[in-house]
Amino acid sequence: MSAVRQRILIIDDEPQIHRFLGPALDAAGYEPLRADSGQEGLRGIALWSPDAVVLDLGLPDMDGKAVLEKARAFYEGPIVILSARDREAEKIQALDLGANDYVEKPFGVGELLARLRVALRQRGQAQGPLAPIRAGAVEIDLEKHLVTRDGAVVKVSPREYEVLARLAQARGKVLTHKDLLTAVWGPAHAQDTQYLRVFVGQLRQKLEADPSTPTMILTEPGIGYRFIAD
Amino acid sequence: MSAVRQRILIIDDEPQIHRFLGPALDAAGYEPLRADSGQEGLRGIALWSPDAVVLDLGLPDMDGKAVLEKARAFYEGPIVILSARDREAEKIQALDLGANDYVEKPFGVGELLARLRVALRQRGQAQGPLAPIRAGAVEIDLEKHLVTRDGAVVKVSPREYEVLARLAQARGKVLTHKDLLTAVWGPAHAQDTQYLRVFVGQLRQKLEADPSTPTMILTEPGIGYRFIAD
DNA sequence: TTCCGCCTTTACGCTCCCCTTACGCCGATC
DNA sequence: GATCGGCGTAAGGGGAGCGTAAAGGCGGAA
Repeated sequence: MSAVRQRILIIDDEPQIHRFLGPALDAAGYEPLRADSGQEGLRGIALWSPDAVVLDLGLPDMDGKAVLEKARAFYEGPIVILSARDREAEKIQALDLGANDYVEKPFGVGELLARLRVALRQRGQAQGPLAPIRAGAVEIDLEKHLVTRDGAVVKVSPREYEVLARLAQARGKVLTHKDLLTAVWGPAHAQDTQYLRVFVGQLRQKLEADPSTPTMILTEPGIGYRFIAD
Repeated sequence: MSAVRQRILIIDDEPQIHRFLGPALDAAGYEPLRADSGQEGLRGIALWSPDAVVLDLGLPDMDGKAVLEKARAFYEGPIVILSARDREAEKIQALDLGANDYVEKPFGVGELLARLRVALRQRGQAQGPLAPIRAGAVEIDLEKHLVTRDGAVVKVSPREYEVLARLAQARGKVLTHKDLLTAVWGPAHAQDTQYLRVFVGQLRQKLEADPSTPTMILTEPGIGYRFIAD
């Protein structure tokens, strides 16, 4: 059992679905997150980066397929569609837009949970078990959501952690400004590179031995940033 | 279009399923493989290692769930279950035994194909990192966006990297001045060949053993440049 | 309510990257 | 031998992009 429960975001406008699915997920060992509209759902994905998403296609404020498409622009985790519509074309379209599964309403909770397990299982083995990432005296434990330096816990704000975690997970790969911004702030702020300068600067202040000559978070001018692990 | 079509093994005892699904898969660009019993199916998976498996749970010779379980002992690819039984417990059990999806009969071919695409898509992105390009002591890792020489990282500016990456990807083919200029600087600068002379010169300074007699980035007078990899 | 922490936004100095120009070399052509 | 086009090298000016500091706003906690 992991220390932190896997978080599942439910995007649905019907309160009874939340009342019904929330406790079921909780009982199954997940942490349910809630969004009541498409807009809220997209913000939730960007903000919380949940381990999986359950998305109802029949939302009042925007088309469910549009939500799916926008989400896929910056979210790679599993998305399970929930829908009362059982037209085959609808299913095919949703699946080809990047959904991992499609469950028709009315549905059995047991089946939905099983399908979530499948989606999470695939994601799990694709990424492998997440061990703490080390870089010099700094250690980043993604599972415990904890950053330490010389064994001491370093206080990092939520946004700072998000940026650091993305960089660390990329393992030496350059992440472009756009990659980071859409992942952490959402696609609406894909141009605000100044955010990154500020937050990377703060992380360097807290983590680098000499913040003015960084060895851990490197700048790739004109491109983005790169994290160097041991 | 890939040179070799992805192979899908259908395990089902009903001939009409094969008559029906075989041509559909073929038309969708896959190569259908056939097995008419559980035993035959397991042998088929081991023998052909198909890219995905469609497994009917209602087989005459052995229980479908047993086939699934045995298959998972040595096969990691996607397995989509097909079944006339719609009992929820049945679905949950199959999904937890390692199935990637569960489709009830009667089913639409379109939906089955869409679900196969989902399964294959997930598998596809799990593997396949592209190998670095080597040329003597120089290594270009397009994925990590990194250039090394004798193992040490070489500092290349964004424009320099763009030019180098295009040349390296062409793998020995000549790229004309126009090709490179439009790709890196845009069509507006398709005539500014002087840009290339400067940047190719800088790359040679950084990467060639003897910059005055280049062996990696060669000049094709009047045409363009060529990259020689190992 | 007040206080505090975090995020956002603006301002400013600085580095270094890109573009440009100048010049010398080489081979082909006249 | 003179001329010319294509190429390579060197160097400088301008500017885009980066890092840093700091102030204002917002929401949550005390």
